[in-house]
Amino acid sequence: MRFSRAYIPTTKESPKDAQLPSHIYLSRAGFVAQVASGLYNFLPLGKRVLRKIETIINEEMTACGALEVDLSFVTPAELWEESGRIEKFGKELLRFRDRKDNLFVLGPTHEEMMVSIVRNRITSYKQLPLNVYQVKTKFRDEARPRFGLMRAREFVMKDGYSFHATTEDLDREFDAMEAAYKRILERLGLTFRIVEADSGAIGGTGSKELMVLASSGEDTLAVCDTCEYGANVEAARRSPRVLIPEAPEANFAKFKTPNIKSIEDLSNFFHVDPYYTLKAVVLRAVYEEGSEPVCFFIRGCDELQEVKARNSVGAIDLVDISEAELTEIGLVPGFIGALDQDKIRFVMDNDTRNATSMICGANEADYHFVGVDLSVMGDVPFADLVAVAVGDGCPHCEGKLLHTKGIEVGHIFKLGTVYSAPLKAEFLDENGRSQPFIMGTYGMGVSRLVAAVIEQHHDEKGCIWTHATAPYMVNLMVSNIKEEAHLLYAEELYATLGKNKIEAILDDRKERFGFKMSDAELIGFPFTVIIGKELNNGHVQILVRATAEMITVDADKVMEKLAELIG
RNA sequence: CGGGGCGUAGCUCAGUAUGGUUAGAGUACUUGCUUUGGGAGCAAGGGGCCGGAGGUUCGAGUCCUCUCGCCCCGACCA
Repeated sequence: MRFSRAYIPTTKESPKDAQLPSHIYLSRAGFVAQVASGLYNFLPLGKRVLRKIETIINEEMTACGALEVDLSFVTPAELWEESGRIEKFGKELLRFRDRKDNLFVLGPTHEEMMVSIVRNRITSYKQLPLNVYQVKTKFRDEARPRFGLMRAREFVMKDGYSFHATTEDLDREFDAMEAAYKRILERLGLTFRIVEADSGAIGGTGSKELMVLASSGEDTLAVCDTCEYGANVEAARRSPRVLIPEAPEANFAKFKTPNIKSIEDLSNFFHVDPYYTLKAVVLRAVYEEGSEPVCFFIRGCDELQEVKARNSVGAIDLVDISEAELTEIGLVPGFIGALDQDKIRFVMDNDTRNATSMICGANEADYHFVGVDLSVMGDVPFADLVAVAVGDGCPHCEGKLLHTKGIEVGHIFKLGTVYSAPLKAEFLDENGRSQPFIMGTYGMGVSRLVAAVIEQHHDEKGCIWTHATAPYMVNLMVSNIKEEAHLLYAEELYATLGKNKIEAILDDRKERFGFKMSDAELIGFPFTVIIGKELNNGHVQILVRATAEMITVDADKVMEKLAELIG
């Protein structure tokens, strides 16, 4: 490509709306342009990057035996009514009617459509397993699109679906997909973690997220400093505590604790570690129909993890509750305890099971119990309710957990029969019995990956593309095109690169050195060959974008050097 | 969906509190000359329904009402 004939509208100023590096640099360097809220046009450079990522995904999927398909973007609303998701998705589904007044939606994901293409066509266990996928535009009418390509309404996603006769076979495919996704991200040159995730309302037996590590990530991850363990904080686990503070010595007793309400006050009052106090967090659990207050009991040293708490009671949402409401149901704020608790539904954290030497509220103003042995509680509901904290032990090894930020670029699920059962997508098993397909689903955000690469790889000058994602590997920058010998040299090198299948762009624009250099750095080509005054001494220079290293090379050894650098 | 902010040249923004010449700057663009290793200099140009619709007024970018769009914080995000 000749830069003079390309369409790469770079700008010195950032669009005023851009906040994130990826948004700023992808806009400034002419990869994308915003159309409306959450809608972006991909310009020539952006399209090249998108295609490179797609190609890698296609190669890895093909290697796994997955089959590419292309489903209609516009989908009949009936399918969504059948699966029951038309209500669940709510306003995120963009709906419209055709000229015959039939209702359609723009596909936000394609479980229903994928099931529909297999349903009644795959009818025997002998035809299974099957893994089909597509790389396609999706549309979700998000309440609040933001962060440029990171959270757009229209975006490109690879979505794959597998169909199995047995859960064992699903497990095998799930592992194969995890491995394939790992290879894709490795090839793209990204630093990432595969983490355990909350499978949320969709249920299923397993769900993992692929997180590209970047400080601007929207998700918080707990990762082990020693092993591979990582989990979204919504689902993170920790090993049992090893350093247990010394237990206070006290026999069971009711103790006057005037106006001592917070864990901090309580801990100071009795001079005990908060580990031995019982924290009560009351929230209103909201269900499909109705709501109720629920109390979550955890150790005073821990924090409640809302997603875990929500899952423990099967609620859609947890909302704050006022002290007045607590009083109304007969609770005493600041002195709520678990013993003889009959005013409210409650759940105990796993870590309080059989806990001894505890201090907890006496359900009476200005009184706490000390020396409580929670094993007397008997048969009460327990669940994992707490947020793992920095420094907690890894559940798999001796390491410590750290927090880091990640961008979710992929999510793989074991769906089971969540869609196949309601959609009546069934096959006959070996015994001639009709069974719903056992399904897995595997998503990867392709356009989000474009942004993720830049979030992880940029500096104050602009983009730094990895080798696999760069729109062009090499930029041949002619410092002054009026120097005919220089231009001629560049043309020859450009032709040689073409013969060697190295993608190059020839910056033959009638611009000054500084202007072209700034563009090269902003766009972020991995290598820029500077053809200028050094050529008079028989040299050119190669700027390595990632390291800012400037390498001087003999003019006739450039190909060898580039080949070595590209690797 | 709650709260806040912003819409003026392709882009980034002044100008709006207190209404009053022909609506400005920087940048980008066109032409010419000079310059040519870090976003050049000089000169001359083109470019605006001041988001839209109503209204108040002799007069509205500026005041009032309505509306549309965009951004930020939060809720939401299989």
